[in-house]
Amino acid sequence: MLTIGQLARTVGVSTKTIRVYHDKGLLPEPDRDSSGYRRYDAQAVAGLIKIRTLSEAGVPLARIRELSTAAAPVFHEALDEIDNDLTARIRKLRHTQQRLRDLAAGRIHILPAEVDRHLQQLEHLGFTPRWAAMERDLWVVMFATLPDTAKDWFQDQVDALTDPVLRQLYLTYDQAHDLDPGDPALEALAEGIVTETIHRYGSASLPAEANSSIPQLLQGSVNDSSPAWQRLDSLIRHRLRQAGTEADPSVHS
Amino acid sequence: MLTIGQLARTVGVSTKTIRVYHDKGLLPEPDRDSSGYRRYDAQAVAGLIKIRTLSEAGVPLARIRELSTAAAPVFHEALDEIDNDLTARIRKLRHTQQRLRDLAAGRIHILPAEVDRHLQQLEHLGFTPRWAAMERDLWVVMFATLPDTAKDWFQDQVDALTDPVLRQLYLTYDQAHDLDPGDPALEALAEGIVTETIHRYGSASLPAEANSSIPQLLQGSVNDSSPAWQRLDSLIRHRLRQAGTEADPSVHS
DNA sequence: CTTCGACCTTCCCCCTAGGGCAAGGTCAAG
DNA sequence: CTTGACCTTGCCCTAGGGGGAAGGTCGAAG
Repeated sequence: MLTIGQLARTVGVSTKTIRVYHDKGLLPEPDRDSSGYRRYDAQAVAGLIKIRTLSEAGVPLARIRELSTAAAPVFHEALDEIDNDLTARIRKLRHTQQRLRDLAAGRIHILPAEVDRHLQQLEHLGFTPRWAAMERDLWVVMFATLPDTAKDWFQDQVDALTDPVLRQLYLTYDQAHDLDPGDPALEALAEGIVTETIHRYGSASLPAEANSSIPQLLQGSVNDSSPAWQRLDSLIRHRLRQAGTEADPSVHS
Repeated sequence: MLTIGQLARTVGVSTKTIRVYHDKGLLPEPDRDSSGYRRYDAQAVAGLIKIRTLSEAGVPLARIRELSTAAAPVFHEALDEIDNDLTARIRKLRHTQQRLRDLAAGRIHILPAEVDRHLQQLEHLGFTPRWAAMERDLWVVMFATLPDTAKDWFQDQVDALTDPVLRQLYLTYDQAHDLDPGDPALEALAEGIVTETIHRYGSASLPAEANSSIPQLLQGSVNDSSPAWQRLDSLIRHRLRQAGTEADPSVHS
């Protein structure tokens, strides 16, 4: 009858694979001939093809062993399940393929679509690409850490940019990146930002940015890119603290 | 910024996976905070999503690392290749699904289609299911070991069954399965078979079945199922040997 | 101030489905 | 009689993580 190699060739697997199936109890060990070689009959061919078909469908070998001793109705129920699973896997692969093409075209969306649109708008409004990139990183981290809060803040930010005065302040902030840290224009800008901030959010409830730790870390990395921005941040914090203690003497440190 | 768990949740992987990507040099190790925790920035989110997209497309991690340092044209060429690979995998999965359904419906073809058709014909011609099953096993092993020879023999077998005399002999052979091994009908049958065999194949060139080892083994397992068949086989061999030595005295044993 | 649950760190072993190789026995052909 | 193609068992190796141990850290609540 068939040697292991002949069986392997007719079914299209390696001899190793067949031995593994023996070890795991999927395919019964056949009788040996006088020199200890395994000898297979037609049943083995049919059995191996069945095992292979299931295995190629992604069924774990342990499961195939279970199924090999299962009654017909159980077996057919399992086949249905495997079929559905296969359909799901095909759909997922197609989805992955679409994602891959998005990646190739640079169309992968880390951020909600409206945030991406907003970031594109920024350059139209006169902001530098550097500013847009910085905002992008900022929103990525925001949406990653506090998705709900991020959504609110984002809406507020979009809203703020519709105000010409605020928009001009942001634009000036952007431009200040390359100024000398000692430039007096920074003090005027800080003054303007503090005034508008208090006007917009009230003096008692300082914007959450000043309290939560995430934005502070973000601000830190933003500052790292420019000494002028670092000084600007420091000036703004100083003035906001002053405004805070004037309005509410209970606030210390 | 982001801890490993936050990064993992936003991208949809496990923290373990991220550490593996660090170990394999896919994603650079980020800076640590004061307590030794990894802290990730927005770049890391984008990088991880890219890695994940490729990984889900089935690209090995080692390949992803190569690609991460590849120039844009090389990278896009690779993406094309991966896309094609994905298309091929989807096609293969669909094929596997079809095979699975064939398995569920008992429609798996171990043998060439015309052999299966022939086996179905057998029952129409009056052969028992047991005979058909035996023939099936026989052809499975034949086609597995010597595909070309098997094809010729099979054509010869189909041809033989169109002869009413031969067909009747085979039918009688089938029916003899449950006879007593001492039944005189067996001797008559053996006589008829030998006569027809010599008539068909000539006495000098005995059918190859008598020489090659595979068919002998098959005949052995066929005999195991019935003492009457075993005796019949023995009678036929004896008479063929006689006929052989009469026609050609050089043939011994 | 402690304590609790949810994080984080490194280290090490486990899994699947086999591949590869070694060291040795067997077989058929020239 | 050798040669090349088989076969045998046994052991280690792989990718892509999962699970858990042993220990450090964090924020909030009592």
